[in-house]
Amino acid sequence: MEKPLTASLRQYEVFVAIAETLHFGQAAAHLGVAQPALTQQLKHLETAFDGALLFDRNRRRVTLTEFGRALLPEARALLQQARRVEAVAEAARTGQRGRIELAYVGSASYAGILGRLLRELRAGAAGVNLILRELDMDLQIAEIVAGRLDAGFVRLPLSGVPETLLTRTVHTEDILLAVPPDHRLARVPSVAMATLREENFIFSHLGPDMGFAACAYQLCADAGFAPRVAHRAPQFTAIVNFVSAGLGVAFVPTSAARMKDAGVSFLPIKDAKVQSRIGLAYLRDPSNPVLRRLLDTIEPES
Amino acid sequence: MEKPLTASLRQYEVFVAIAETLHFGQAAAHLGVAQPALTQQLKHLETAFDGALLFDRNRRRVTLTEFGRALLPEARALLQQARRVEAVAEAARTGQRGRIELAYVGSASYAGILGRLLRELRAGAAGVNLILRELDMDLQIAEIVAGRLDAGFVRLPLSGVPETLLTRTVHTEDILLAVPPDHRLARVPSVAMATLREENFIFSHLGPDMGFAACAYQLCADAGFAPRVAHRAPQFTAIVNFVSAGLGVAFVPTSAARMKDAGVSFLPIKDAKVQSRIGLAYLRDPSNPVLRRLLDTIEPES
DNA sequence: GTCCAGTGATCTGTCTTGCTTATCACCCGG
DNA sequence: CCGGGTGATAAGCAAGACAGATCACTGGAC
Repeated sequence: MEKPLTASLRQYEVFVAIAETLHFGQAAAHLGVAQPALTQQLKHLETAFDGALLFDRNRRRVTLTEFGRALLPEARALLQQARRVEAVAEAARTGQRGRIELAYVGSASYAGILGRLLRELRAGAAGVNLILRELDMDLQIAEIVAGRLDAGFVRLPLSGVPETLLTRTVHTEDILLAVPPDHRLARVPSVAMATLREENFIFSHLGPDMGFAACAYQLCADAGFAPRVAHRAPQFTAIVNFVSAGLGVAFVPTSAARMKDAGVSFLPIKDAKVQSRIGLAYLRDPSNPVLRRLLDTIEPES
Repeated sequence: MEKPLTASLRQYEVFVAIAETLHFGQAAAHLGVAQPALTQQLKHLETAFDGALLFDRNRRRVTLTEFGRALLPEARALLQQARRVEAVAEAARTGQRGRIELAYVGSASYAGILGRLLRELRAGAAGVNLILRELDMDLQIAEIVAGRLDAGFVRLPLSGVPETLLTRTVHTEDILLAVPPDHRLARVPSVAMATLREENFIFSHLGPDMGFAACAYQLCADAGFAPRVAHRAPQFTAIVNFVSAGLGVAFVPTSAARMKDAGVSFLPIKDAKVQSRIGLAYLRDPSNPVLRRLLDTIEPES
């Protein structure tokens, strides 16, 4: 057990104020209190130091003693640190400083949204310690619910998640149809959903009610058919590879169309009524101020 | 006017104690208070930060919030600085830290006493800022009385100085007689005062009642004669030079006999009853703790 | 489910602290 | 010698800190 501290911040504050003006009355005005308070506080401080005087008070002139002179820089440093703590507290409270742990699904990294958002997050908040990692959607949800992850970027929608898990859309993009080089649609400028009824589709592994797959199924449902799923693959890179190999066609988000892979064509869909949305998933009433600040930089939607 | 500090050291102390144990009861025991006090103080601290919580208290487990985690290192630094201030205060109070301004007469530097005393002063007190300069005795006294000098090494005795000026002997040495090479006494091993009645003497500038000159006059008076002063010189180096030139003989302290100058002989005086003393002169009840500490290292004499 | 041990929050009364106002004591310049 | 300026002192009051007792909630044992 360390020995208890014997003097208070207030006492050092008084000491430094008097040392700066060498005048009790002016120092009192500066601190916004009456003069007797200073006499008392200073006396308390001196008592804390075994009665060693900090000032020579000659009734007419106040001067620092050698003891006071030795103490002054340390006392100043203490006050400065005290102010610093409060400044840091303010920054931490408003999320301009602190730590946040985020994750993102692989396909979110194509969209360029990550860089933009995180740049915004750090704008004027250099003290933010950001831990970012790629993680699949289902694992993200588990980590967030368990409190081990602050938030994650996922493909919406979610389903079967606790009510306390909220999402907010941060990016929306069109869905394209990826077709192999030798496919009958490879050269057309765009395609209508109705013409795809008989195609073999490559879908992601995720179930039909979550993420990008849910949008893809919705597209087909809107067109009045259920897609024939010929293959499944975990990521869009794999899906596009499969398409390139001629195993079928696939829906992909616009951002995934950057991979001009072995002659795969990416066709706009004329009558698509749904888009793919990337959202940030997080627990309701987040306590992490950095996360709150991040949410504030996003328009409050969904 | 800086904005006032909103939180006290005590509150940070409580915060850090709880953060270290993550247990209110144990932290309270550690601080030597009852548990409710911690709840209160912590709440006050949180209120000071706009109500932002520092801990999640789940009744069963106490964990730092992200806000608390961000604040903890700064709060620790603050407490460390507070402890440092008190340590510095203790060191300054006991004279192990601080500033002291000393002076010495030229002849004190021969005696080697300066180095020894000041080495003792700095032993275990590396924080002492020592300002040292050579200064004539009369100027030293003026500076000390005016409060511009803490203390000075002079040749005793003093006279005609304020009662508040005290001295303490730090070194005592025999007085020798310096004689020119071609003097009738140049070859004798020692000399008796009675044989010097008719000599021409070289004395220092200072009056007959202060410093080394007072001792020299006393020697002669003890032998029953008043010295015939042929010349005066300000320092012992000059006096020995005069002796070397054959202008007369002179009394010098042993330490000044180091200058084996052009064949001057330094003879012990058989029946000398006085010695020359170097003393530290200072104002009574010194407020400078470093000076007090210096005085403590000297046996309280004179 | 029921109970129990553990733990933080709350309540209350007491003592301490910090501040204010009023006044005193002292120094110094005219 | 007197008056302005300044720090110290005194008294009173409001706020704060703390102890002790108690409450309220959690989570594990069975």
